[in-house]
Amino acid sequence: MNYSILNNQIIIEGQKDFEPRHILDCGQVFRYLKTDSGYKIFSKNLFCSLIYVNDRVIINSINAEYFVNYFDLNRDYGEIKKKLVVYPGLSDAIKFGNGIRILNQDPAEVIISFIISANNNIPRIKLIIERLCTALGEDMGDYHAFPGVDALARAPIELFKSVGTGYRAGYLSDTAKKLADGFSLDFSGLEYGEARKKLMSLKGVGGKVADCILLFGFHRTEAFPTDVWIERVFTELFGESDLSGEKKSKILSAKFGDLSGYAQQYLYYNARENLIK
DNA sequence: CACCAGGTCTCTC
DNA sequence: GAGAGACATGGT
Repeated sequence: MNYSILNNQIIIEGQKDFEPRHILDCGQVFRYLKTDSGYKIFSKNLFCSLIYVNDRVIINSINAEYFVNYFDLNRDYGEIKKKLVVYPGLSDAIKFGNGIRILNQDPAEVIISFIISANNNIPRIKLIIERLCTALGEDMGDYHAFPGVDALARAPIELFKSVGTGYRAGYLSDTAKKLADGFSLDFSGLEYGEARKKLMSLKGVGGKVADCILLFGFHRTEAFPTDVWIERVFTELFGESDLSGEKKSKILSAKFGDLSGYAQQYLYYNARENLIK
């Protein structure tokens, strides 16, 4: 990725591997707002504003280094796309979602957010997370930070219910307490399957949510999050539909190896935006 | 009033 | 292990 930094301002040249709209709308992140000239994007206790200037994208924040990593700018997505384009169905999906990147988000924020995402729809997920930040996150002036695990752990279950999490309130409270109590998120020495199993010991974290956490919070690209949309794509690609989601996930992860997460984002985004029903 | 939403949990066999 | 139901909430 061709970028430069000047006074905490990240300047990105050319958008063929960096398309903010696709990066943000492809389902990996919930805390962002469209503005007149671009976006405001919130992560942990920070935010950045992103604007288009001619054929450049300019990202302003108080911590450029954080957002260079957040936007995964030091990775060559041209190479990734070259490897993926040979698979059936990927060519169209890449064409449609060109410029997607896998963000490097805060692990705890991803865990809480994707527990909320289960059996829920995207607008409502965004709303609930926003209310959770307002209720428990540090007041940063004109926005609220994502709540730390300690604040989440101290909050009563009623608080989670009051922001609209419904029956997930207990899962969130329980998981927050485990995280605050030192549940290790250092998966660096663990194989994908082991890390996945550990995450699934958290309440509200099944196979699909664990894969989202590994992919979006730890950049473990062996993960192939398999939701209803990917299941539909699976049927289109393989003509097979009576396998369990867990089985399909395993097949896809094996097929794409450490390109799974990238393939999944292109396929998911394309399916959700273009597949009818 | 049903049905659905980036599924998971629990209880069965 | 695999298969049914339940599950809060809000929109269509």
